Amino acid sequence: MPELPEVETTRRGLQPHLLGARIVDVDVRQPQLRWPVPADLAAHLRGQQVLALRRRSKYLLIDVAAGSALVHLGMSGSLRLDAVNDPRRTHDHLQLSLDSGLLLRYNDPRRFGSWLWQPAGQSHPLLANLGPEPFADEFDGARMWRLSRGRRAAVKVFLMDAATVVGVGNIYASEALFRAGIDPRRAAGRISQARYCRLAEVVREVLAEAINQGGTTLRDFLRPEGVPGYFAQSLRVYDRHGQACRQCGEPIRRVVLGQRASYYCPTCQR
DNA sequence: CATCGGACCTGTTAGC
DNA sequence: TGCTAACAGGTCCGAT
Repeated sequence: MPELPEVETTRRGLQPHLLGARIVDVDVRQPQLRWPVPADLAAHLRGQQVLALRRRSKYLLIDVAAGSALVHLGMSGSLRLDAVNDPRRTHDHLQLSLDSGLLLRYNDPRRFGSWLWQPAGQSHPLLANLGPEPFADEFDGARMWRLSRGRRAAVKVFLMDAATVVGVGNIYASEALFRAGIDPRRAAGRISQARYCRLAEVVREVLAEAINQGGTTLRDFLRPEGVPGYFAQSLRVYDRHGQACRQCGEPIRRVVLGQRASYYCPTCQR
């Protein structure tokens, strides 16, 4: 479900409620997530004050003095703020009770997400080899061009590789390639530096617009306050198989690349 | 190295 | 209407 805009939207929604709050209790009801929830996670968090809520790639980091809870939402995860008396729902696997009386609940039907512990001053192995953030200076067309030389994989697969840039998942990869006018099937190594510069630009553009709209709600993404994101109405190709291209009217096509559905306009993208 | 397929799960939808 | 298969916003890991 969540790509960078949805995770960032979640972070922004939670921040005012979490910052400075004390975690009075931690309840792990289902520790079997993508990786088992560490047995000592609750002990690390209980009684601690939240010092910051950060995002790196699609991970949320809940900082306390001794380290951070690393939260990944996987495909179907979400975080929700509840009042103490709100009943638990199906697939609520973990909750933090805050001294404000609010509950931070983690819900994840498919359990592809994770809650891990990262001691202060250390970088968790899962974060160690990530590429640059899309809004960092380090991410630009020259970097993509350099990294892609000799690569025969489809440019969409290359764009979704976290070593290229983090945060660009299946929706925004299709959307960015449409905006850049690049055919997603094209070999990454056969694209010019100029086109990669344009691609870097539109990656930032589409992510920024999506964040401003509160993310994309296709089926079930809800912000922590319980409201959907509105970027779905701005999607130009994703999930629009057979529908007219908003730019030229040609039917949008669907093709599978790297085992993921990909959408593109055969005339606008070359 | 780069690339590919499988794995982890449950829920919803498309198609017969 | 009902059953089944395909598919879903992620991404790691091992085999080739």
